[in-house]
Amino acid sequence: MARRSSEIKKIQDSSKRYVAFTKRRNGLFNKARELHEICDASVAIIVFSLAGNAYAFGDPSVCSVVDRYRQAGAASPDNIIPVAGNLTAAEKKIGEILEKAVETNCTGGRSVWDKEVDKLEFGEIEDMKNAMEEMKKMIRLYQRRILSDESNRAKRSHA
Amino acid sequence: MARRSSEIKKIQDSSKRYVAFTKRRNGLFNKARELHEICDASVAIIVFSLAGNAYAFGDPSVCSVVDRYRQAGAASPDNIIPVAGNLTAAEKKIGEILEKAVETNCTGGRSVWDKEVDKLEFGEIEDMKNAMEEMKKMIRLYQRRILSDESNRAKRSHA
DNA sequence: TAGACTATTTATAATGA
DNA sequence: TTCATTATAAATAGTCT
Repeated sequence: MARRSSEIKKIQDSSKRYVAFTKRRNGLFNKARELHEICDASVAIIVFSLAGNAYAFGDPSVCSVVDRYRQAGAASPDNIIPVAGNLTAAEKKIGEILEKAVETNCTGGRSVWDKEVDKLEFGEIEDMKNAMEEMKKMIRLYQRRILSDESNRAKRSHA
Repeated sequence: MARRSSEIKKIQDSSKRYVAFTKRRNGLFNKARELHEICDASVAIIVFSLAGNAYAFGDPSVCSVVDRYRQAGAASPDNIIPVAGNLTAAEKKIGEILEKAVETNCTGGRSVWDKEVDKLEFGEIEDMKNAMEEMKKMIRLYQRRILSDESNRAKRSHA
C-alpha cells in the first residue's frame, strides 16, 4: 500500500472509505484473477458493502466454486441456488445513493442530523440545506423505483 | 509483487507453483481481512488448489455471506462485477418508512419536497422542519440497521 | 465528482540456508 | 522441503484535476 501509517482500522471519513472500498475491492478481485491464472486455482469471492450492495468474482464461476465447496466441506442442508428477484441497475443505484447520503452527512460523529433543527448554528444551515436537497433527490429516486418496479419485474427474472 | 517481469501466466514448475499458491492465497486472505476491517465490508472467499484442496475465508463467516449472496438473487455467476444491490427484509422495511415519510408531507398534492429549500414560503418552513425531523428519524433508523447488521448477520444466516 | 498522479508501503519471485 | 532475505513489482492513501 502506500501512504498509510501501518494501521489497519476502519476509515471514519465516509467519502474516503467509499473510495477505498472501490479500490480495494478491485484490487482483491485482481489478486483473485492472478491466483487463478498463475496457479490454476479456482476462486470465488463475494463482497458486501456496508450499504448491502453485493459484488462477486468467480472463476470459473461463483456458483460452481461455492457448490464444490459445499460438497467438499460439511454437507450443508441449505437450499442452494439463487435467483430470487435480481436487482436492476436502478436498484443498485438506490443502494449507493442511500449509502452516500447517509454517510456524507454523518461523518466523524458530528452531523447535522444529530441536532434539532431549531438549534442549528448559523453555519450549519447551509450544510443542512445541502443535505436536505440530497435527501430529496434520494426520495424521488426511490419513488421512481417503486413506480417502475412492476414493469421491470419481468425483465429481472433472468439476470 | 516482485522480480516478476509483468507477465501473468501459469507457473509450470510445480514446486514453485505450490509456493506461489500458498503465498498468494495468504496474501489474498489478508487483503480480504483488510477490506473488512478498513471498509466494514463482509467478505467470503473460497479457493481450490489445483490439487483439489479447499481453503476458505469468511467474515463474519463463509456460510453467512454465501447465504446472503444467494438470497440477494445473485444468479449471474461470472467474473467480476457488481451482481446487484440487494434488498433484505430490513431494507424493504426502510423503504416502507421512506414512502410513508414522503407521503405524509404531500398533503393536497402540494409538497414541501417539490420546492427548492431557498424558495420555501414562510409558512412552509415549519412543514419542512417537521418533515426534516421525520427524515432524521428515518435516517437514524437506517444507521442503526447498518450498525446492528454485523451482529445480526449470524442469526440471519438461516432465514 | 470520478480519474490520473505520486509517494510510500506491501506483496512476492528469486535466492540462499 | 520450508524458512528467512532481498530486490523489485504492485497496490494504494493522499493529492491534484
